[in-house]
Amino acid sequence: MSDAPRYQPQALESRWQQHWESTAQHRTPAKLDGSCGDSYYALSMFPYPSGNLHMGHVRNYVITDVIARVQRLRGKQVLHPMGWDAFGLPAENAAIERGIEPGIWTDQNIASMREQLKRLGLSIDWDRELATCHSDYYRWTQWLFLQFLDAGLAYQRDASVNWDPIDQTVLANEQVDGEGRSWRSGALVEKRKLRQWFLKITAYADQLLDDLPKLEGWPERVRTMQANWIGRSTGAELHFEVVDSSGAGTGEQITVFTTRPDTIFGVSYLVLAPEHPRVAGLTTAEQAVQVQAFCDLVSRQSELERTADDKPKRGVPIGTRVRNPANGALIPLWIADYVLADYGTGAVMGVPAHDQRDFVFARQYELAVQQVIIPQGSDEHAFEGGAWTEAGVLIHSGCFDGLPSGEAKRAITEAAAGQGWGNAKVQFRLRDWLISRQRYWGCPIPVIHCESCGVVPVPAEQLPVELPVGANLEGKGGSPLAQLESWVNVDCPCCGKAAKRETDTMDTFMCSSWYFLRYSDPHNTDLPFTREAVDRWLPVDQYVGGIEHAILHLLYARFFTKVLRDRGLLGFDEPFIHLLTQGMVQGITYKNPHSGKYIAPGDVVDPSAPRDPISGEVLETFYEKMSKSKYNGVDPAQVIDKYGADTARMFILFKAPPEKDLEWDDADVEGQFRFLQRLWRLVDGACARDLQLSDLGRVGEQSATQFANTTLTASELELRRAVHTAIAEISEDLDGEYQFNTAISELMKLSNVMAEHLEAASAPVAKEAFHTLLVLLAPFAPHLAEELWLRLGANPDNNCSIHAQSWPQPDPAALVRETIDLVIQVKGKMRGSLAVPANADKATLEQLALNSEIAQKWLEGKPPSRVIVVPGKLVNLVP
RNA sequence: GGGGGCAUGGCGGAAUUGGUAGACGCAGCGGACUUAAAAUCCGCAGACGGCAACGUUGUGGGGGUUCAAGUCCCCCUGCCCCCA
Repeated sequence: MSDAPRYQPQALESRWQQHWESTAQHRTPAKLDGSCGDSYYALSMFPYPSGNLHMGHVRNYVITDVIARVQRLRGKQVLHPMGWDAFGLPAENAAIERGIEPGIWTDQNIASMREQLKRLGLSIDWDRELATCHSDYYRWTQWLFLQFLDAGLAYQRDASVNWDPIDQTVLANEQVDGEGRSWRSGALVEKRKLRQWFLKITAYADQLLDDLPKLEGWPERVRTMQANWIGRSTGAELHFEVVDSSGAGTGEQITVFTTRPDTIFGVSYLVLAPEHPRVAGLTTAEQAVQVQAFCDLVSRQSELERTADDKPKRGVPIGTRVRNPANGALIPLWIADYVLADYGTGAVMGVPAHDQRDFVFARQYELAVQQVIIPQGSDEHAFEGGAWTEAGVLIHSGCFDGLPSGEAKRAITEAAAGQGWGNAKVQFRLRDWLISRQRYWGCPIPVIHCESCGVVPVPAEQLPVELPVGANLEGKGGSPLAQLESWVNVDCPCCGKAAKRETDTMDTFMCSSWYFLRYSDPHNTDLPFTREAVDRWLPVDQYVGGIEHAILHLLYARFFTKVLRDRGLLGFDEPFIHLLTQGMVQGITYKNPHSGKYIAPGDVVDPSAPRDPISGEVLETFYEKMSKSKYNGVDPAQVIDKYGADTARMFILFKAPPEKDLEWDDADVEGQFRFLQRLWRLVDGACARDLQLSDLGRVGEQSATQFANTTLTASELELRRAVHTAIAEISEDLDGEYQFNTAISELMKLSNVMAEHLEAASAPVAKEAFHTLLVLLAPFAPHLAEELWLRLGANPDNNCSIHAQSWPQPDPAALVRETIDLVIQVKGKMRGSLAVPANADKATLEQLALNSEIAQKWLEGKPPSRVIVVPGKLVNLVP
């Protein structure tokens, strides 16, 4: 064995990481010399600093890093930042459970995760790091909140919260278990009304929906999910007059929203949500007890239980009747669990013949079913299968009879508007964004409540409203901030009288709705960012993160962007041009199907026939998202310790396409490590030949002329073809749709051809091959590429780093073949192939094919009835 | 129930967007090197039949369009996601 150094990634990687850091290699370029087209913003969704880096993070950041590195090699000035989504419950829980100050706990976690991240060799500009819990960041979150307030887009109203009656505190939804009990006290959680802050996202619902088609760089399904979430439906509001027991109008009205005004003549009852404010007033004395009991019952149900299709619908009549404005019929007023108070008007009209839920409800309570729409071209619809919910033609609808339902919607809405009993209405499923949280570890809402001045914004120059230290974080007795009198009591900025601070903090989605803007100007102490800085770097060219943020985070970030655009703070409509949603990282999971217990892979003796180590029962084996409780997690640090970051990066990118789930497999990791070792040995061989890269110019620009007048051997031609094929294929794999897995397989192919042909190659051809291989490898395995680059004689100073090279261009001349394999098909089946000149024309190919032995054999001497020639590919002979 | 997606060897996954199915890798088998093992290198490998040349068959199932279908159309089955 030679005494050449072995591939030892650990020492090599930390050496290069230090070198890159000391030479500030990943610093964002300060000024653009050229046009804005030269800048590129690559962004990962920032993590919550839990303290532990998991494989899902690794996959996310490695993908973004490769994209950033490729763009740098392509000559772009790249912004690739990182930060921390640092407010949130876990820090507060740590305080409750272990008495650690949330800020200290969070900063410790950030420090440890930052170190773990750095071991991955990510080309992040750490100078732009931010944490949402630091006051130099949340100061601007507060400033932006005041922008919303000023724009009339922030307001307060009553809304229900989860209240723990034992601990006397508000709970977040995730602190309430499936049975509606507090995670800590175990008490049954109650709904309680509190005055809370909302952002008026519904004011932008149309824009958020209408701009979705512009987002061509987003996965279709994310756009669909957002569209469904916004849920625009066009219909009408219709007013029904309340009548007294004698049937006389009381002047009072109930307004319903419906997408089917064409079915107004089929309304046989009206339903209010149990929470509808008029329920109490309209309930008759006889029904009062029953109605109250029903409301109590419903208040304990979740929304899902109430609205799921397969759950029974329940309701009670409240005794009062209303008049159908279209035909004057008197119909009963009900309350039912399937109607929600905060959608539409909280009241719907019951049309059993043409709505499935109404149909089920009517059958159950023996309410009238009046058909008013019939299928086109038929007479009556039989109601055995349920309601007829499709379009059709109107019957029993007075002067509207015979109209198709589409036209009838318009006509009836117009009639309603003309006669004062309704109007056209666009309704959204999207509701305003409740941003108030009655918690400590969040961004304080910067307003002051004054008895004489009302809600007073904290003046901008007094920001930030800092979180006080020393709050009571025992998780009891209400909001921690509200209990701190010294913090709560302030002078009103307006009148100077005694006033009180708002004690709610913001939903953490507020903090993450603008962090990507702050990275463009992270140290600004006068503004959240300058218009110049955001417009230079944004919108984000490529955003990478998990599909779990497909709706809320991405919708809120889009909402912020549009509001800030309207405030003149930035100059674009959408924050993220391209979005890549990466799949989960799954670990091998063993489960005992009888006991339901998960078994750690370490306890499974024979993975090919896994058995329970105690009972000996045969185990189920499958891949599932890594989690502690399933013992199927793989710690990134351990993988890096064993194989190095480059192997981990290569494995993650090669194992599956980025948007698909990835099954972690130790054997495959080993395989990647072997590939990198092969590359190392390949360079060893070149070092033995004393190949020096230092005098080789840029591949592509010079190689074409360099090799044009030289006679190359067949082996050299093949090697050059492999080199330039790899350039072409990998360039394509990294363009638009990111196919890292096939890009890496092309690297493997190239290295296989190199291993075969390098020995016989002249120095210039060999150098070109190495130069190309290493530059193409650099984004994926940055440490190894840099090391091999150095070993092959590149100057080690900063400008000569492999990461400062240019992405190679394929040389078309190198791709040219003299002969190609022409496939001969007979009646569409491949019957053989023929070596033919690559430039042969159609007629020649046809002749060559007809004369071939293959044709003789399969056509048995008869001339084909038809011949299809695809030049460069095949000839199909049809007998 | 509505909308969307997916289905390819033992496994992960490739396939100019209609043109040689199974690239690349993992696992497997055979060989070389070694006292031996590991590592490494070379070779084989969808299934079926055959000593072999070769043939048949084959991309969840069924039908269709086409000279040619993993790819396009229709129906069915199974799994996943979102919305109800």
